[in-house]
Amino acid sequence: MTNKKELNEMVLLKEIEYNNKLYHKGQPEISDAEFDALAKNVSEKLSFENVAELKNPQTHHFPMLSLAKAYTLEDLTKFIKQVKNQTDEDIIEVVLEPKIDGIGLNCCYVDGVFVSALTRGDGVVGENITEMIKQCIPKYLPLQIKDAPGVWEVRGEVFITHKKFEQIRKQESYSNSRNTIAGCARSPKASATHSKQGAQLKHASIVFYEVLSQNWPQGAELTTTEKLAWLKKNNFTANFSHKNTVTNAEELHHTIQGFKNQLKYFVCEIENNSQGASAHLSNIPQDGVVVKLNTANSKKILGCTAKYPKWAVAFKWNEPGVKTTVERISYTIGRTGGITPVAKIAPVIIDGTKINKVTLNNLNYLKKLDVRLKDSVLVIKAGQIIPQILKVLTHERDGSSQPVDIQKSLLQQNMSIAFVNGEWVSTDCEAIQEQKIRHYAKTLKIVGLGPALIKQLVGDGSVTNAFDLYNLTPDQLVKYINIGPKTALQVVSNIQKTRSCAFQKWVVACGIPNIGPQTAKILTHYIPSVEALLNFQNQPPFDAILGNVTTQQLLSWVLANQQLLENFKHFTFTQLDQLQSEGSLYGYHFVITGRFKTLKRKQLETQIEGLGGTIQAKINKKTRYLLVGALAHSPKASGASESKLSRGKLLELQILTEAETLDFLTQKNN
DNA sequence: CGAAAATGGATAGCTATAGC
DNA sequence: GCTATAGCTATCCATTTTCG
Repeated sequence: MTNKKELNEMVLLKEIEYNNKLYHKGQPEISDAEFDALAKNVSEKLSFENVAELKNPQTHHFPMLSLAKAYTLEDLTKFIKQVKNQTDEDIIEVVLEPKIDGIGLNCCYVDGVFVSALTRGDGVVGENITEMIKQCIPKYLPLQIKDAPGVWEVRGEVFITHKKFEQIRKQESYSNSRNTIAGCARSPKASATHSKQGAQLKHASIVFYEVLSQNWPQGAELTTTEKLAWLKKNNFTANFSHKNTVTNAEELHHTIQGFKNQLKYFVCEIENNSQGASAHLSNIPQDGVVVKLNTANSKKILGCTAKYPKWAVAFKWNEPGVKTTVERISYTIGRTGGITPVAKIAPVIIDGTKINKVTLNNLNYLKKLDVRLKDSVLVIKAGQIIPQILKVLTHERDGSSQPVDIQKSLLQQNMSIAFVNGEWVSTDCEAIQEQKIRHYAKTLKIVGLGPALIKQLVGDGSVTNAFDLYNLTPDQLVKYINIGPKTALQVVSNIQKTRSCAFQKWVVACGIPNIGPQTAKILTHYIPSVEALLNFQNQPPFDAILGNVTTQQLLSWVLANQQLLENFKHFTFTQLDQLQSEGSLYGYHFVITGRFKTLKRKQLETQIEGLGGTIQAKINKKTRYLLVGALAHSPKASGASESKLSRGKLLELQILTEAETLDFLTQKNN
């Protein structure tokens, strides 16, 4: 998988290309110095690789998907359950193959004649590396296949054996064999017979595992084992395989373990039939086992998601994650009184950042994960940012280990709690009040009113609800720690400004359960004022619009906050412009990722919404445009989100860089 | 005037609720 | 069953203001 840094650099490249074009047209948008700074951020190596990628893109005839990954028995259980659900089969035929760690290769044949070899690329478009493969490792590549009318694709993995990699490593410093292969195969120099890359590529081998076609001789697709046999018959080196039948996940897990233990004894004919040389499988880089269903019919029924075939899973030997221990479990309180457990772990460094705490989401999650004090755990950074416990290493526990007694644990930390509707909630009014004010300040963007000040204000009783904020004076505020005269004035001024904010935003700021920006938009359409909200109990039933639960929660919130609402009655809230449907972007959905150079994210959102467009937090099928800011947040962390970029690419969204976005908005404004 | 503190913004994933 | 919204979480860094 491409890492985040690389993706970010790819976006930078696009920016550079764009600015380069403008420069040659004589209409540069940025100064030469800025352009140089931009270019400096892209490593030489990457820009080189990307230029190479842009030179020979080619579309696969059948999408080249990646595989869903599994690490545990539980993961396998999910897989088996899905298979059983959809196929109605109790006895499942599976085929196991070593998961070779190299680069995917897709060889295309037309009417039985070899035409091209592509890398996997993003699964839809790969890079044409036909010449490199033909010149450097032709012995693995049959130039003809029999009885194959039309388009056929044969797929395999290009890799270097451990032994050969050690030899190469003596001369050149490559970090691992997979990257070596990827780098050499894509290098434009590889085709020159005497180049360094070409020489190294000659050490590579290929093992094949798949053949695809729409013109099967008997009209029906072959089974997995038949495909492997077909490959052999047509002089491809087929992957080593083992067929078995299983009835449940435990049996599959057992089969996999057996397969793993046996692997070192097996020999694979990697030097192709003509030479007869072979290698122990243990000499081939591999990181797991691929489990495939055997029958073509089952595969057809299960089909594929956008990312993976549902009829296969890659069981990996090594789980990702860094091992550490749980030192303490503490709790935070939300504005609804909800309790979130947090695990304090022995600090570990992942991707260059130090991780101290990991969220456990909620009390049920804590119970289900059954993480205990002193437990060894595997920690990862989800999306390379948010720490997450991937797995508890239960086998490393000693006999004294006990599950966390949630009630006892909460009381030990002096928390006031109550058991409501089957779960523990906080009854700590001050803590909840603090969170409510924080939410209010954050939603209305009251600059200067942050957590530290709020804690003090709530702590000494100066503020018990949102309305109290409006009675604060600068003189009063300077008494608090870290508040000087300047801040005091700003905070008070910023609070007062919100007297005339959009009513819709204010409703969100109130923190009514389940009412966020979207729901508030709908609600305020029917209830456009504080007075209307006060009279809410007299309104026609809202169940159909907001749902039963939300309506009930709204009703009890209104009843519990009569006085607060009375106080706000005389504020002059404004209504958001209702005429957005006339805007030129009406009906289009946008997702923004990364940081923009020329304008704040908020400003960009406002502009798009002003033109009638809709801003979404995450990509879904309504999304039309993905706007990518390339400006890094810091040298270490990049700007754009990897998941958004890859998903955006997969769904074929319009992906616009900052410069393209600005262009686009200018056009739409006219 | 330099150090310290506070704040804001970006990011993914989990769970519950709701709607189709 | 799938998709979306809401409401939580931790960490990083840049920016701004206050402290000493």
